[in-house]
Amino acid sequence: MEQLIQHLKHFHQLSEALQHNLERYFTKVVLPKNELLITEGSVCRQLYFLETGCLRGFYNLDGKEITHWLGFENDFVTSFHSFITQQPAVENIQLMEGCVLWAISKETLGGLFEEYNEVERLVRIAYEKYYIRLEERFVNSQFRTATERYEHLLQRAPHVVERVPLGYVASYLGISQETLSRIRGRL
Amino acid sequence: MEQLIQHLKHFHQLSEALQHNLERYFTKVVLPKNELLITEGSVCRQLYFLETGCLRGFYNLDGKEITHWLGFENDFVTSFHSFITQQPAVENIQLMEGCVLWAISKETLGGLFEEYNEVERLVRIAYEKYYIRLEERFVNSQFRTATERYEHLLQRAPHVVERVPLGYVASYLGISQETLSRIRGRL
DNA sequence: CAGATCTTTTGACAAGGATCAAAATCCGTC
DNA sequence: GACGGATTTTGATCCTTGTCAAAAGATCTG
Repeated sequence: MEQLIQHLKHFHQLSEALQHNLERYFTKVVLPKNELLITEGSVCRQLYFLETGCLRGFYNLDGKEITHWLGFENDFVTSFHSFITQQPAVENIQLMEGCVLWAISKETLGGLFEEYNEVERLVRIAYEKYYIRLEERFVNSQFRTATERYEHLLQRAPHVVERVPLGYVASYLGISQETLSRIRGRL
Repeated sequence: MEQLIQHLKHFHQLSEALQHNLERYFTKVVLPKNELLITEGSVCRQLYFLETGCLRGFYNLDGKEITHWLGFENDFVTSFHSFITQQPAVENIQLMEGCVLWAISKETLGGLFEEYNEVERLVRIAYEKYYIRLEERFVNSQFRTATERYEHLLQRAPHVVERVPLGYVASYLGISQETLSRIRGRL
């Protein structure tokens, strides 16, 4: 919980009141490796904060699993599309390690928006940062070669390669596992 | 101005007060075709609403212009990275037609956040929608073939192909102009 | 430690798309 | 209507990456 509070403060300061009440709103969730946090077809009603562990988002395309997202400590986790629109998720989120998460429901979060307008601001700022991050990833994915993307990942987030199976990393980078293996061999 | 108000109402209702004062905060900008709204290296201090016309965002990569974004009526326009962080933009935004825009500065917008907390909410909701949209585009770009991406564009936004030169559309889809021309010939 | 299973590497081949070059169209302007 | 420039198409070739298949390494479990 302390870790979540510290992380939220990176976005915006928290009032004393909110800080002290925060544990009422979040629920601790501990799950083992391989568990599915979110499954395709179900509506995602919770937003999670990942305290420890790592996980991946994937969906099925023509019978293949596409890993489109990887999450680590201090990431917010949800199927954003489903959480925001309350339509069924098109993706699954699976734990790659045992994880400790803190969950808050959409309703509770909505209540916080009403009660503390610093939360509205905090979330707005969080979206700004997440948006920029996604934009950068998009540009890299579309306009860089496979080798460049892997080198960029190594440079920006070397822990990913150490903690995530090669096949998932390859899919995340939008290349086949074999190609990634060959790129690694060459470097 | 009426169009901007209507568009904002799609995200969240506006108080009477805000609605009536809105023109004080936005400045009308009319620019001719080919003009650069934002240039690489300069800090972007304005957010624009595009009332009529269309434009493109592009940046230089190894001497080539990469068009990574296209904007049309009712889009918000800025270099988000630069506007949010107030660092120099890495991209240019150029008008593909004569345009009517409404500009608001970062400072003025910040003032609105303080004065009307419905604005904070509205912007938060706008980010949610923009985030989902970008996510979808990202997934399509990384995991679909060139032909699929073009068909998807034709289906979702046929006006793009009619108003935007082929070379820009190709770049936007992440393929070469020649390949796009061949795809069109085949369909 | 052996067997089973999962993950990574290697090899051969095919396909999609890029690049370079040239021809064909389209368009605005004098 | 003719010229010049921009835009789009077509052709030939090459390169990167995907796919399929198999081997080699890891890892887990009893």
